[in-house]
Amino acid sequence: MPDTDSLSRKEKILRAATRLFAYKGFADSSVGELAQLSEVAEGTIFYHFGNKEKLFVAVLANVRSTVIREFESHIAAQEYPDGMSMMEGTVAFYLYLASLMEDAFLLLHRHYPYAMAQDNAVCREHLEAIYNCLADIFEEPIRRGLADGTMGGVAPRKAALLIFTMVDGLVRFKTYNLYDAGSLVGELMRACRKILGREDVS
Amino acid sequence: MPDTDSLSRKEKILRAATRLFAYKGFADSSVGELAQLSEVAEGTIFYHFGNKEKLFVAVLANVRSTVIREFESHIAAQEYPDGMSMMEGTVAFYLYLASLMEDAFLLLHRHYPYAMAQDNAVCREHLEAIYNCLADIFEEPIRRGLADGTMGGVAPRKAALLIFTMVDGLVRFKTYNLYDAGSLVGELMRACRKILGREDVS
DNA sequence: GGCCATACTGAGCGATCGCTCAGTATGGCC
DNA sequence: GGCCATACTGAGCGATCGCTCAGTATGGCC
Repeated sequence: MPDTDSLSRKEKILRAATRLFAYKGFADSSVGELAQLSEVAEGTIFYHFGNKEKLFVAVLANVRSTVIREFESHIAAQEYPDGMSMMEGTVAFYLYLASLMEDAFLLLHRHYPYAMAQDNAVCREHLEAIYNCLADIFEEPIRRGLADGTMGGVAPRKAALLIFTMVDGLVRFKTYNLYDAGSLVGELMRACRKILGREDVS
Repeated sequence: MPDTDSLSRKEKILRAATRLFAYKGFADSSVGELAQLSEVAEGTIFYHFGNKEKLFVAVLANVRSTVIREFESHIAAQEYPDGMSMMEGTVAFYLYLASLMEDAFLLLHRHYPYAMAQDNAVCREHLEAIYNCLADIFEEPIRRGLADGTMGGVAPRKAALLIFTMVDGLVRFKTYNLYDAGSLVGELMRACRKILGREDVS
């Protein structure tokens, strides 16, 4: 049975692991609990993934490919008249994706992946790929906006990082339920336009 | 010996715990390791703090009072000509404080305090107090700026939260060494001014 | 000096955890 | 039918962890 059944079990483990690692963290998630959630024996997890750390790296690899695929298909599908409206579309899509892939974003907002990355090269590579993708996503509209004149007076990469961290902060507010994040979206869009817009008044 | 010696031991534990919890997280920090770092017997930790969770709440209470004290003494010490320059001073002070209290900010950037807050009321209260303080810190300059005319066209609380999350994101970049955060400070200040400044061009 | 509260110690407990390993089931190939 | 690779199982191991508890040291009060 090396076909659908094996794939299905491996995938079941991977999906449950993403959830568990996101909500409980790495140290607080036990392989025994994951086995129960995945409805497989504990040994099956070690058979497929070797050990707990390799399992987490597999989860991260999965997050990486999903995030990158989603943004690429979004870019391919949309057409924007200018850089500024492309930025607005990108911000909106980021917020949409964060609620769609809640588990994955919660995982990326935790600290242990970055701690693990310090002595796990594969882990580090996945994280860097994800964050480079996210920074690029926000940089592209700025480059276009500077070219078509809808934006002005900003350094593309730096402004992209600031906007990214502001948008991502809003996602974090939503996750933690610290503030009513939904009511901030309008103000966020206005802030983006102001940061990137041409300042005709010095 | 209920005086300096006991205080010194309790404080030694508290300081080492802040560090350990910040860098390793709650689950990955063992009481045995903390005892070694604090140079006390394991039993001493339980004698003073009861259990591991109560110890963490004590750490958080300490962070809370320190953060609030620092910001209050900063406000009392500084005088600003207008709201906009007060905001610049506040942002700079936040960045300064984050590097001064690196352990505490790393702790607050982790996820487990907020997870613990879900069923620990005291923990939740400390976190809410800290974040209300931080939001207020950024809101005050905006209220002043709107009054004295150096700012315009923003909702004070919402704009405060957005600026806070942007500044805090920069601190996070620094912690994770993902990007060169230092080179972003200039762009950050420019973004703040643009977000808050009056838009004479619609 | 006797007494007690406070501070502190470290051996040892029960529980949990990551992981191993001997054994089983099964589908495909000769 | 015999054989082997692959998938999977679950009992059980060594290690670690949070926490307890009986015991010790000491400073202050009568």
